[in-house]
Amino acid sequence: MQESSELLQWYDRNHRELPWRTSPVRQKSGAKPNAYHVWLSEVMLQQTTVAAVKDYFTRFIRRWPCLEDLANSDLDDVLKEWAGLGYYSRARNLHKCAQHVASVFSGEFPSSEKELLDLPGVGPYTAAAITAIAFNKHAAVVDGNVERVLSRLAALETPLPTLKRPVKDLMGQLTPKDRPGDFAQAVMDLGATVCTARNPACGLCPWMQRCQGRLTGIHESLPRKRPKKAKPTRYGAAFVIKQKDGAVLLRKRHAKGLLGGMSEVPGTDWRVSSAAPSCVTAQEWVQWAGAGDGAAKDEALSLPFKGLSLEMPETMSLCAEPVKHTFTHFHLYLQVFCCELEYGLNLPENCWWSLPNALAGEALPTVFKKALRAAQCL
DNA sequence: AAGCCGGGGTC
DNA sequence: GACCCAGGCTT
Repeated sequence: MQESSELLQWYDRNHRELPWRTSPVRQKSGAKPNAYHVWLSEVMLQQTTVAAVKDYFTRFIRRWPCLEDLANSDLDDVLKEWAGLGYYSRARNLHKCAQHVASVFSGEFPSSEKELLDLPGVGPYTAAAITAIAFNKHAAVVDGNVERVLSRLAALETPLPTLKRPVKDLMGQLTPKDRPGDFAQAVMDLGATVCTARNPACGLCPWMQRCQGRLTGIHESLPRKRPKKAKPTRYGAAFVIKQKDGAVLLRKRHAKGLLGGMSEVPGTDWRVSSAAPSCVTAQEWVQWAGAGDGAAKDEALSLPFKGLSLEMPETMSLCAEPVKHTFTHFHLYLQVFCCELEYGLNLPENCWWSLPNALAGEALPTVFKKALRAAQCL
């Protein structure tokens, strides 16, 4: 196939050295990709850019050099290393997958797309990527970059998500038997650096001459997609409770759902509202947030400190501006309060004191790091 | 098929 | 500051 060799030549000329890649040159002299590295990088790269992943990948490999090391690790340590990377269910599935491969497959990843698809956290994209990149077997690798590049190349005007099927078919036809892994990475690199969503650098594209989208002038509007829903705004309060030694009270979140299994500072629920509530004191925030759903009303006053023998301290005071943070499907305004507390509080199982030098290493999602910065603890 | 899951980049 | 990006799991 003419077009695949054109792109592979471009890839060889523009190859990016990345910590998880085995370059075409090294493969030619017999080096085999490391399936553990390929799998880890592909999971990290789900919905995440190369720039954001690089340092996380290096730290993971340094700490857990092989799959068995990761399988034998504590989930809490994995969540700490993952903190800040987002989509935390990936970290939980990563740990589960490592244990599964270690026990069921003796630590060796299966090399068929079908078996890979059964692993936790491995979907159609990742299964195909591991098959092609780690094992050099034919597979149609389709991620967002591939959807964009191929929908433009063939001027496919079918909107997402229906577009997925024709793109998968086309990718299967274009992928060469010879270097399926390099070809998949070439298309994805092209999408990330040349055939970008906005202002594509068509002049640098090895496929410019045969790009049907560009020929007809519709390339920048591809791929077509459904209009997206507006995000609601939620409001809530977070409470930074400190001791004299600077230790901050942290709590472990529920294992599933939003920021599942991660750590947090205690706080109210985050309640949807069309306008900011006119709350001033911490007590007012607790009442307002607790009034959100009728069932929890009775518990409203104790909600932020559930399980703790603690009333809302008189000294709980506002710190600076509210923290703003945007999640996948809502905006959040988080009012941060702080206070200092005497020693001797009885803590339940899911709470602990984190000293200043330990705080940065906790499994804290970005929103709570912002809150701790607002309270000048980080 | 549609909703649930972060964080970073661009303009 | 508004908007864009987009893989796996769950329902």
